[in-house]
Amino acid sequence: MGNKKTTIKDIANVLGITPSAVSKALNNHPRISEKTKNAVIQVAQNLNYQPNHIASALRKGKTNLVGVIIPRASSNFFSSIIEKIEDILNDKGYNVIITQSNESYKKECASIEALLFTQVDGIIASMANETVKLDFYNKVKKKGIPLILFDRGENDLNVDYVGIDDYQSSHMVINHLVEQGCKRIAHISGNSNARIYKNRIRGYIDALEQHNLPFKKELLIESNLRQKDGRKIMQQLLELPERPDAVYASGDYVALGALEVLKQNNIKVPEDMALVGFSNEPFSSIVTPAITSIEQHSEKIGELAALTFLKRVAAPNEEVSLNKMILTPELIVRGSSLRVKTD
Amino acid sequence: MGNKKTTIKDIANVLGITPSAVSKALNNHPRISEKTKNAVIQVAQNLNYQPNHIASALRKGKTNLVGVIIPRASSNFFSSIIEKIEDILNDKGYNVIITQSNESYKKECASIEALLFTQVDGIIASMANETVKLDFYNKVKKKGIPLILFDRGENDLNVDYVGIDDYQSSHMVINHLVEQGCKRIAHISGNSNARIYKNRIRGYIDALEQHNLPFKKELLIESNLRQKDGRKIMQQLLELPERPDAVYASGDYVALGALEVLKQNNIKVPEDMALVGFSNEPFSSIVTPAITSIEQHSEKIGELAALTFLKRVAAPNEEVSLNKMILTPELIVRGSSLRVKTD
DNA sequence: TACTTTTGTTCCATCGTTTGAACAAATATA
DNA sequence: TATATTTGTTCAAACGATGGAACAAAAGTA
Repeated sequence: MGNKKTTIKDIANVLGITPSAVSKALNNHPRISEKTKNAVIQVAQNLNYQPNHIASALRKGKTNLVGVIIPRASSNFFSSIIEKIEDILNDKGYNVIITQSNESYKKECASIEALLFTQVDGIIASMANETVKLDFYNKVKKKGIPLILFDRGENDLNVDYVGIDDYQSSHMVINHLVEQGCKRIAHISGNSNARIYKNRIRGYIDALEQHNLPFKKELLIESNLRQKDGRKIMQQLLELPERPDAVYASGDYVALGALEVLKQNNIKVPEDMALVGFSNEPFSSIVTPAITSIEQHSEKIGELAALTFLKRVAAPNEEVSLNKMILTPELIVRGSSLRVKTD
Repeated sequence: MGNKKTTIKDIANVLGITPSAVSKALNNHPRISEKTKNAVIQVAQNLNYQPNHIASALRKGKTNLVGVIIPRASSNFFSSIIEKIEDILNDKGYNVIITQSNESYKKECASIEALLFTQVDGIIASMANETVKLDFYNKVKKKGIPLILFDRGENDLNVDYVGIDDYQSSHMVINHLVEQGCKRIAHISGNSNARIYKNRIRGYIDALEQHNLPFKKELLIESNLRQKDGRKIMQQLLELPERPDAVYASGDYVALGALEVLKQNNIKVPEDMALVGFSNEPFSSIVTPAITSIEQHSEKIGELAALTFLKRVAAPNEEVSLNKMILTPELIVRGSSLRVKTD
């Protein structure tokens, strides 16, 4: 068999018309007759024609590729956001390139570089914990392609953003813990350079104040939020002269690590130590005790991010109004923090 | 500022040479003098030249994009494979497009379609549980681009494959359970159409025979391996007139579901019912009791898959020798199956 | 009938890079 | 010195699809 790929030209030859006419027929150009259009479609099918997307991208200056950068795919939060983004964008003829930064600034830069190299039509990203310098993201902005951040964003970048109200999240958690009778609430935070963790810290401190609880510096600990960080930090907390009676962790994995140490030390959860995580990862409901957590409505975040991208490509020149979309989170109360049995 | 992108032509104009010379200089063509090469690189830098990857892809018929299809990113097994694949391929100048099938045949077909449309240089995939028809994968083969399968593959496809020895895995599990004194061992399998589950079933049956244990049809149950499937099936197993005293599940999630039901029913694990999972997901070590599982060496799988791809693109015409790479798995014994305390 | 408008198509340049062939100049070989 | 080889570059044709301008034919209008 002639193993060459069929091109628009082959179709043209069969029908005795020009490639240009074929192209127009396939793109449903108004000036092409129905008769020709049908004939072209027929022949295209017969020859098993597959449009060369690369050629079209070169000519049109548009690849129909969208890059998505996430810190880790293994987190359910991110993977479900991606799923939603894919859903929506695939429908509109876009393909999604997913890359992971693994929370590393260096890897993130490499990802951006790679995506720009691939000439994606836009980037939807959540920043690595490590990332402080915004140079690479500014590079994206300078390229003039849409850049949408979610969850982990920076105000300074001045781009569209979708996320939850982190300040309020902390209030929800602290209010709940206080209701449960907790008085010395520790907070395991992420990198305080990142906006979201900064906001959660602010919320934590303000909420404590509202409840007339003192803020103790030694109960606020910054970390990388991995499971092993949780183990280490909980160890530390247990060694304090005055132990906390509750821990509000800014992630479920770090909370899980903390829980392990608590169990090892036979500390009763929630009676002796209440525990709250963040993100509502599936495992938080299956460990014992199940971990109270914050649900961030990831599908909604994914949806909004995708729709915002589409809006931007549709109207690239509406420079002014940035979209900052802030969703309201939800506290999912479970065994790890439920001291007061209400029945 | 003149917001046009710099092209090879601009560089040529500055230096008074032809675009062709510039292209060759940038590609380190041996016939271009060092002097010209340096000059070109210099000017390219000054003008902030970014090569147009699309144009080059069109001309060369190569996108330097590799598609990876996995059932779910949320499984640690798959996400760590991807991480490794990315590592290796990025190094070689490839970018990786990740897509999820969500275990759905339809979504998998759509993914393949999308990847072919994007004109990836190759596809590395693990099949969805649902997938039985191989038509779309055959389409990939017909395109002539490398196709490498891992974990979930099919012999009929006749392509490179990386995975573990599933037959042996079952032996390891059964041997271990028998050592622990189990006599009625149930097996929760995945879709028996898939090669890997078929092999595990074979291994299960043969191993039972080796130990002179009878194979009971009602103790072999096929499922989708989700957590909820585990709950349902364990419920069923408990209702049998003769309960099993051990369950070997072909996945950690399904094992977890089973464990939940066991705990609810106050059945002692491992004393009354031993439990073994598969894949060694991180959570298997953190639940109580920790679940015995099979470690599949995911990084190694990812590495081999990536290297095989590279080998194929390097020598596309070595038609004959397919690579079927079968790794030896490892049984990680934990509390859920450890009855005999050895100290 | 003469002229305008509409319709359907062809023509041709273009997107930016690559590559084999061609060619002149420089260098090596006999 | 004549001839062969090497070196450095230009030439020109791709890769496949696109879209505006041009153009002929058909249809509509006066």
